[in-house]
Amino acid sequence: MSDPTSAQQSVLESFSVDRGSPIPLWFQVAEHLEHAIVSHVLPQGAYLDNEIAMAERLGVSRPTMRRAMEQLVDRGLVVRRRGIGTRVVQPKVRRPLELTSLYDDLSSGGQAPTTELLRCERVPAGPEVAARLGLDEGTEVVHLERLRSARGEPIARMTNHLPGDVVTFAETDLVGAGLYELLRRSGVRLHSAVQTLGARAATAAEGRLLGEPKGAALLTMERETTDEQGRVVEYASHLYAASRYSFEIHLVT
Amino acid sequence: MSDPTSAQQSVLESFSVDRGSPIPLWFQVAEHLEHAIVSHVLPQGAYLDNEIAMAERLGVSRPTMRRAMEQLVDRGLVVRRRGIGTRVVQPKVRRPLELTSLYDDLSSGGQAPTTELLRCERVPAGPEVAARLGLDEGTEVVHLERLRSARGEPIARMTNHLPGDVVTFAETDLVGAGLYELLRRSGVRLHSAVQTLGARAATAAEGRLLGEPKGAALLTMERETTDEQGRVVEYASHLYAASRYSFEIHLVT
DNA sequence: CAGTGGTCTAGACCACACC
DNA sequence: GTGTGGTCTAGACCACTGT
Repeated sequence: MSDPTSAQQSVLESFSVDRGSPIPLWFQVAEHLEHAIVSHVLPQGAYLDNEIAMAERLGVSRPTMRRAMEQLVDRGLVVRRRGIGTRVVQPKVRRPLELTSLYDDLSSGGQAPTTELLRCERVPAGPEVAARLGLDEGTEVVHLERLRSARGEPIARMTNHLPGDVVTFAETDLVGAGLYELLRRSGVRLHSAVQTLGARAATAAEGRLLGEPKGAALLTMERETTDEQGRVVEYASHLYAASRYSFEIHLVT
Repeated sequence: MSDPTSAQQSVLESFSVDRGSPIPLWFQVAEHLEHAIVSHVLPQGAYLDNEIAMAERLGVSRPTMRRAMEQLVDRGLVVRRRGIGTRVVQPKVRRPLELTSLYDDLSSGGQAPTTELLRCERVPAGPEVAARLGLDEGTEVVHLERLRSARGEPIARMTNHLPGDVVTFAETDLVGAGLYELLRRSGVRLHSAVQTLGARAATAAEGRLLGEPKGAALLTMERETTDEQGRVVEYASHLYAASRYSFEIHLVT
């Protein structure tokens, strides 16, 4: 039962779609196959049956089966080649570095980060902020500064500017949830973002705040976030203690 | 002729698909609409006709038209909402998140990069490199070190390790092209990568090489690149002069 | 050659948003 | 209601791969 062929048959035969569910059939199929792949029931390099056979076995049409396969291709879980077939590509698991990312801290340590609100006020936009947000100078904006910590140690100083009229949430909410979650709740539909990652030395004040010596290397991140109407709804300028934080980025193709 | 409705009509009526071409119909349609959007013929916020009408006007079936629209959604150029319609979202930036090399970034930015090969030799893998590449310790690997400059100033020291058997190109090629381009030419089909971005202070030697004082903030990037067979084909550990280089990352939704 | 994925068609029904 | 996009079907032909 450990060879790819029989493993695949059991994967498909012990499953059937739920036509009463509001979840699309193609999504049900894709999710089931994804579970089979990430749980190694379908091993690295295994060939799947052709899509017509799979569609028949699951009782769906070929286009529906194709839609599911396209989902797996997009997620990077299979590779398809015309005339050859469909092959499983096991996603790589990341070996931890000396520097662990905040994501790792959260998932392995299970410790929620804490946020301290340093500043939250409505001010007229200066030239830099106005240009970033695409507003006229002097327009009212919300200026946030927060200090984020994990395991009792400071990780990042986060500075955000938002147009005054998009912020409808209570300011105290910021301690308990992420900014993006609050924007979504306010009805803002996020569309895209541009982030710039750099590095520079810490000033004395920044060092004190982040628990680093003056001149220590800091990671910097600037971000402009745009909503579906094409309006810039956030300009962020963050500072990370590089000795305790790094960014992990996953790319496909 | 400058209101959205008539602009769209002229966009569609002055175009017809080429059924003799090997290029898929849905791709021809998507490309045509994309050009109309990025050239602002279809302005920000304009509503497109419904997909049935557009399909008729172009003489394709609705599924084919849908495939084209899905492409535009994936590229972030339109937003669709059931019961409402399809709306144009002018992209703020045009570069999708992709697997690029520093060489490609710089040359597309018009800053003719130069590369100096500091080191290129076949050596047995040490413990760290062997673990990263998923090889046994002592397996032969290629060890590269290059110094990349733009406009006559050093930008990055790039250190790469590759399994000895994937490197089929001439070592001198590395001066004229990016490593990824050479891998592709060698028949390696890249699949995905994990990158970790951090920062640290420069040692004296690193500072001399990159034209920075000792202790200056440097950007670090480590990357493991995987091919379609799931093999790690590259482990990179790069060092960037943060005063002259930063990473730009584009995210959609 | 036979088998694979890639493309395309012409219908159909549904869920949702607005009037 | 009416109109929109979202899903699904049952076929068809083609291009590519390996034998």
